[in-house]
Amino acid sequence: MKWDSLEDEPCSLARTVAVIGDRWTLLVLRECFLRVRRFDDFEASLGITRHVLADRLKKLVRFGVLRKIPYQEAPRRDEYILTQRGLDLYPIVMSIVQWGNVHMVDSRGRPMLHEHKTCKKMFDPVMVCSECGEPLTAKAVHVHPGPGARQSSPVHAKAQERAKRD
Amino acid sequence: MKWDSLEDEPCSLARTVAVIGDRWTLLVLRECFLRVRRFDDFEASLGITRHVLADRLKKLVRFGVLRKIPYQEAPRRDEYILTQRGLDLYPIVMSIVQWGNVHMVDSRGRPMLHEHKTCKKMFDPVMVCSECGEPLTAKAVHVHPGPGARQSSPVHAKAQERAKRD
DNA sequence: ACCATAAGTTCTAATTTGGAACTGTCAATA
DNA sequence: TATTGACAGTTCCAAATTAGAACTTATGGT
Repeated sequence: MKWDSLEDEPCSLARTVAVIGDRWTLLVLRECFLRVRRFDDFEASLGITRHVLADRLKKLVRFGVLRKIPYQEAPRRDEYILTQRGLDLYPIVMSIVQWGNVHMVDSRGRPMLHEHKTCKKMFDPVMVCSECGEPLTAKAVHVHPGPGARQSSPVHAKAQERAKRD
Repeated sequence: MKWDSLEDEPCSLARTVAVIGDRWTLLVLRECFLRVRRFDDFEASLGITRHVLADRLKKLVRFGVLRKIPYQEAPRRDEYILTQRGLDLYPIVMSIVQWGNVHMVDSRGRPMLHEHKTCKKMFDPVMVCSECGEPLTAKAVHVHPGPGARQSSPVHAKAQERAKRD
């Protein structure tokens, strides 16, 4: 599989992975949500090579996740700002952080705490069902092909059988 | 930055990214949640090379996300099954799917629909605050250093200033 | 004896990344 | 005037990773 074809796959996960699914991109996005905006600042806080950073920023702009906004002319300098499309990645970032908080902390505890301005409390992110509000678990969810699906492979037919048995 | 040092960073996102932060790993996990379990089935449904697949499965086992369970002896054959640690990745997978559903669908619509067995309705995953239950947005969240933090860099001090201004 | 199944491993070539130096434009300093 | 520094990249080569295909090992079936 070629990586450019990933965004054309009939799978919402694959298409999103085509945009954000590599290590440096996720770390760049972390910095964006921490309000880092400039090329050299990304480099300094991440230790990413300039080569790869330029590539990742270009890709995020191309996918509409970031927008370049000039903050001075002569010489022209731009900041990279999250678009709404980019801000919508927040649940992904937070669910990654949450898993790390639960499964990857060392004895010193969490590196970072989150306060909800709305209710003024320290919180954890929780993923719930839009219909009933209950927290979601993998076992409580059934998948169905949607209108944009193509017919399932033999492998998935086999897996489907397993799903029925369980 | 070396990739092995990523899991030692004082950042829950970086530590999680060390486990799941590459394209093939995320696609392998998608298959796991679709109940694919065997080496050749992963290969067939993903088109991943056997070399990389073996590497990624080994890594996921090492991090406790998957467990090898024998399904026959002589010759011994194992299936890869999600552990609880792995099942806990579900919010990450679903938030990635959800972003794709919103921002990457084509005219044919969603490739896949999700039904909540608990309430029997088709749903979208929503990330909410554990304390007040409101949906989370990036702008409504304030970050604080936690007990496992190290002091912030000049870059982040600058970003912190911006956060106050906004 | 020959073929098939399953889960890898090994090999070489192509691609991507790391690390460092270089470029272009402007402002401030010596 | 010449030099230095800031900023946002680009360019270059070596090192690491991935793609693609063939090979291995153990066993059962015809």
